[in-house]
Amino acid sequence: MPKSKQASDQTAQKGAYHHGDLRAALLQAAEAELNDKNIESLSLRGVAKRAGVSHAAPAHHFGDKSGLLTALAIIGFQRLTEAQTSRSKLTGTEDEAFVAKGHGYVAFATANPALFDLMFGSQQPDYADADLLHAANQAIAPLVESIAHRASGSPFGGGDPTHKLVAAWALVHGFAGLINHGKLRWVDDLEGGSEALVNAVLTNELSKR
Amino acid sequence: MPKSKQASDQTAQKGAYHHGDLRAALLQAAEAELNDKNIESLSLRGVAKRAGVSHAAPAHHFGDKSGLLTALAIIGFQRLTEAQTSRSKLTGTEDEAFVAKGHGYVAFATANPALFDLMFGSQQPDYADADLLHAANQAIAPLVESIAHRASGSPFGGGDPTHKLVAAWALVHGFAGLINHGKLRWVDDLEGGSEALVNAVLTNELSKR
DNA sequence: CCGGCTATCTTTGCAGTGTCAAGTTAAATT
DNA sequence: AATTTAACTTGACACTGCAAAGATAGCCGG
Repeated sequence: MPKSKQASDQTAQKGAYHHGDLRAALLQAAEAELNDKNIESLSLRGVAKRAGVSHAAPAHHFGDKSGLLTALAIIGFQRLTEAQTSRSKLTGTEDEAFVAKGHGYVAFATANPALFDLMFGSQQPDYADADLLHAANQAIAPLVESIAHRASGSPFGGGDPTHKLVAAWALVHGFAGLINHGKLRWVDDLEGGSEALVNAVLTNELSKR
Repeated sequence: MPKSKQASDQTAQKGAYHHGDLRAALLQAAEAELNDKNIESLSLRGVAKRAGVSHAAPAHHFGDKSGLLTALAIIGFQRLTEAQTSRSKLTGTEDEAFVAKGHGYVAFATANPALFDLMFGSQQPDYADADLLHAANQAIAPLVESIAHRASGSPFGGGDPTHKLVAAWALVHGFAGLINHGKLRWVDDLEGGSEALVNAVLTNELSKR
């Protein structure tokens, strides 16, 4: 019983031979599998089974497991970029935009813990891949831009921009990682507290009270 | 050719039957294997081979792979604790001790990247294990203590101690993670810069210039 | 000192994994 | 319509973690 093949052009996807668009379907299945399980127990054969194809089908589109995870990580970085910029656009001042990007970063990470782990905690994707490097670089561009635009007196403004960037990045990144790996379970009202915390840190109000 | 069995009491280790102290030897082999490879490609059979025993030998001491990694993670957390306290003891003021703990945290993480990943980025250890939970809690005790002792006007002093703790922890943790996973390779003089960066952030000087 | 006892370790077997090689199907091309 | 070629399947191999059963050797009560 062959699959219907109506899907060749529904979203202008590239390959649409036997399956419809197996490449996209595999990526979707991989992400679903990632959410059900986690990075460490995700199997290529499980992804293939979920997509309804044979265990060797992914090889043709991605080469090997690393190839699939590289492609998935690229998508993840694109979404991380989007998560920051979309939030910052809703704001008014530069300060608000900066903080909004931080919130966007944390929100993406906690909403997609397994994908975030793949992007930042796994050595399985191929980080020599040019597309992946580009996507990863783009994902910190929003923070870079905000820091470049900050006035020299404001928090995270002035001084060495690299230092400021790394400090802000490390903060939201570490915060997200600690949450995702259960190290902050003892914190009361983590959801609400995280909002306040990121605000406080990125506006540098920790020492002001 | 049986192994010599002189080792039964050299460090008051527990089991010393056929091997000498296989439990400790396996943990040592596991850490070595972890440094050669990484968390994701570490195999129980490889650890056993490295220790010179059959592939099923670890099961008797640790139950399964998760058990071995749990034991190894406990050791890691103990060393992380030590890395912070030993550094802070060399300092004078409370402020210096606080910053020294932060440096100790980052130094441990970057000196033992694979072990650090096991402790904070893997779901293979059993975090329901009471000993592991205890060891993990101890590892943040140094920061907790410093924050509790800080004067209300100084950086990371006053206000909600939980917020301060999480902020400081997230910062050093995120910084270490970004370094270990190669996200800061573009930063010039990362070694020297990290010293200055952690200093700047933990003393809250980011907005002062 | 010796026969059982038990903890320690080995051997064997099984299901699952990633990857390669060869085969099969069906769309595209001429 | 025949041929080429991309897309997928099947089968095999080495490796993995794990369970069960067997072998080894230190211990202990007679």
